[in-house]
Amino acid sequence: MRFDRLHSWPKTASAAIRIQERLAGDLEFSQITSEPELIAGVDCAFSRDESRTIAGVVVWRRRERGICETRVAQARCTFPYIPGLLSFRELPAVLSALSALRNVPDVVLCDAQGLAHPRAMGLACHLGLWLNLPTIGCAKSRLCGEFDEPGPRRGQSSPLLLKGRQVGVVLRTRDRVKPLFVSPGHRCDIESATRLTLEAAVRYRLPEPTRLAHQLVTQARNE
DNA sequence: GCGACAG
DNA sequence: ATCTTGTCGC
Repeated sequence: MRFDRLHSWPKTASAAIRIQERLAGDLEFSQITSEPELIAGVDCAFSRDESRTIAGVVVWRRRERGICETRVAQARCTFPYIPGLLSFRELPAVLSALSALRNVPDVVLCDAQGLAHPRAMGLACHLGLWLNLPTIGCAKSRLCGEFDEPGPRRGQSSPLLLKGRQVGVVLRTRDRVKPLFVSPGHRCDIESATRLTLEAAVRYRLPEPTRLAHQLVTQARNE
């Protein structure tokens, strides 16, 4: 799969923030009506010496609930981890892995935030704009926003609010298990993000695509 | 200034 | 993210 370069890579945190502020205006939020056939999941790990980012992509067939294609790629770390600027650290490797894909997914799930970000530009939003594909942020913990603990059962959720505006949901994907922080990336809305995440989280806390991508990069790291 | 802080 | 073993609960 191919896509054009969205912007040059920043060297400093302030330059990265300026890019986020400019990109935020290009986001589109709409309902995903058609049932996606292929759902991709991306995740990253780091080489033991922390010099390289290892990214993995798993394209998952929604109906068969099986793996369609997997890709792994690495890239040298050129940006440090700074809360709020995660995409500048991980996207180089993620984009490399995605560019090797033969099957173009209908939507991409990310192990990170989407709209639930201080400047409305979590990794899922950034990736969605770069690929011009629908993306969803499925983070394991909170970056920002306020919320009440959702009910204990799978499927129960509570709104995630930022400055009084709902930016996502805190969603329980398994009974009595720590909830996920779900928010739309690009070309998606809160309701669609919630529905697809729950649909892809068939047996574990994490949706299958990102869970499998995590296994993929963990294995790649140990060899 | 202090605390919070995706992966 | 990563460093790490056993252990409690469904």
